[in-house]
Amino acid sequence: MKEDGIVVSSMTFKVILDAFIRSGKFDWALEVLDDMEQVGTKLSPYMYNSVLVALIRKNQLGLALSMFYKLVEASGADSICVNELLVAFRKAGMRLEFKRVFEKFREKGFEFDTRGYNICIHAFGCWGDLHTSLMLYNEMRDRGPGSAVKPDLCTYNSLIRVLCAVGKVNDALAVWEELKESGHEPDDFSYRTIIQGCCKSYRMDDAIRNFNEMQYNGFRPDTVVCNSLLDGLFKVRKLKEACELFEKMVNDGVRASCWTYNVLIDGLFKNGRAVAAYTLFCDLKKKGQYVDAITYSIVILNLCREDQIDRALELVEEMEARGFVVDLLTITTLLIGLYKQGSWNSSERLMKHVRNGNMVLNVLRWRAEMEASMRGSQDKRKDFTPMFPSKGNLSEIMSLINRSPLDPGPDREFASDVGETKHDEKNLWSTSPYMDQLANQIKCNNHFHQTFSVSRGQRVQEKGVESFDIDMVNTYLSIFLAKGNLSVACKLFEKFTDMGIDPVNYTYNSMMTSFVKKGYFNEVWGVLHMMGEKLCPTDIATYNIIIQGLGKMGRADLASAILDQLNKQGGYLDIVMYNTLLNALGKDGRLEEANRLFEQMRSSGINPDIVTFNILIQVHSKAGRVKEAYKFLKMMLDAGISPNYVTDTTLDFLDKEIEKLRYEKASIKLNNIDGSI
DNA sequence: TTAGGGTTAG
Repeated sequence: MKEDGIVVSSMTFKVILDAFIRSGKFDWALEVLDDMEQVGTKLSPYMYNSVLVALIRKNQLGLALSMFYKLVEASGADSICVNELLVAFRKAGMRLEFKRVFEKFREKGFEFDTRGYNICIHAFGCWGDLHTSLMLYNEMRDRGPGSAVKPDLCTYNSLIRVLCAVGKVNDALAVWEELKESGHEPDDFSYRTIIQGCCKSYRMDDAIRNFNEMQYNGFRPDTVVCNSLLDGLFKVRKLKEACELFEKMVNDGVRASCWTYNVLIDGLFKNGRAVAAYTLFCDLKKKGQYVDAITYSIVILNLCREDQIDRALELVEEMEARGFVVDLLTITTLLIGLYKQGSWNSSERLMKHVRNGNMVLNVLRWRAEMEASMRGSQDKRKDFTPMFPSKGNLSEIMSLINRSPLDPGPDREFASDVGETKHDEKNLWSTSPYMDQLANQIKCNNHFHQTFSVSRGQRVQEKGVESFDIDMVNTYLSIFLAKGNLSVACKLFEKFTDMGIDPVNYTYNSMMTSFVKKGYFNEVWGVLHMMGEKLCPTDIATYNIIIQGLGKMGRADLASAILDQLNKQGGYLDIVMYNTLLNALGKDGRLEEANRLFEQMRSSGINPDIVTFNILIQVHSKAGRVKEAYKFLKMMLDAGISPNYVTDTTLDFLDKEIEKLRYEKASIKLNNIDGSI
């Protein structure tokens, strides 16, 4: 064009650019931009930003990113384009790119608008980064009352969400209450956020209260909110309430989805209603809808747990015949089930059943390579040294599993060293003094790092099975550990950490569980340290493992203290944690404490299940407290929980105890009679 | 924006 001496106006360029982008010819569009650069034609910053937004909308994120950098360097980026770009990266789960854009934008001295702040607070919140979310909230407030940037309903919704995600549900509820008083009208999204937060942390009373309030305020609950509530109710073992909610859903015309039925089926299995769960599954199949690969996976898992491997394998064939993909998770479940059953040729057996042999083949090939590379692995030295050096104290353990300076220690008054924020003139217009207090705490804790994650560690991520990645490591760890083959698991663990593959908390938890089972407490300590160094978040399972370990070491007192600490932060105590600690206390002869914990568990809204009752009946029987054991047996039957095979052994023991007592009683009577004669 | 994996009892 230049050679021809024709001057192309910037308007022409714009028209051509527009046309190319609209028709998806992005390479051509970029060529046009290059040409423009060469001939020295400049678009207005506004035009560049529109091009950028168009690229984002067409999901050309790579191109958009490079163009964004150019714009930023030329000081021409505006808040609309940066917001669009950030939203796109968050939705695509591109955390690294998100952070880069976020940092670049600020580095160059640009300022976010309210929406920009909200997008960032929300995104960092989604990734469990409470620190950054609070930091941004501080910034927003510090702009002062005169600024156009100020926290709005979206800001608070996002903050409540992140508080829930890191297990600070008490704080989230406090902010939520203030918010309602502040003149903000909670919207559909607010209710959804707080209800889901409560459900995820098993605060079902709070969840239901807000669910009712939501309806009272004219918001119609949808399938997703109901699914969350259903799931929560089943997880706290409130079977009756869950069934009632499902009925209500049907009556109110809330559409039940496949997801709903999956929650129902799994919930019925978990609440000791295997027959009902299986019947529902069969009925749904007959109807030909509401069944997907996850449904099959749920039923297969539960069949494996009940040692019904053959039926599980039949279902694998059935699901394939219906066109559902058997995923890595299901295959792992089956392999573990087969190994536990002692079927050493299990992989071959599984091959026969899984039509899509590619995945099983991959798994087998991977294992062969792995095992070949691990020949000559040595046994781990037995190690019964205490898990916590220096006899272990609470602060030492807490510093490892919960390195969160946000939690004031017992000696530190809440936000005391920050001063009272309520009367700070700058904050007069703020709608949540409580939120301000939380946020101010991070100002004096710059190195704060959140390590507790409410979302559980993932075994299977999205990468697939082609490479030596953490998914395969987790899968194989599970299998080796299920076989009780700790030395192979250890070797595998060492090997992949040497290779620089980052474990996830699932991996660490699996390893620690096995170490605790074998009494290798020193190793547990080592793994915990490793987690800390890698800044890998602990989750509820990590806590449960620590409590189990402490119980085995005879330190039920410490275990108890950890639970108190967690309780203070607002809960997220699950039934496994309560059961584990009940068992530890019982075995340690602390029966009164165990009884108190049982009451605490119930008052916190978690119903006891078959495991809870088996533990209580057992520890009381073993302590010769026959009456109490009976009391719990009766309570269990009254709650509609049927005894299982574990209960049977315990009851046999209880019978003998009763016999013993009768004998003693009779002897005493006989002695008395003898004496009186 | 919700569901399945592992962690609890003998």
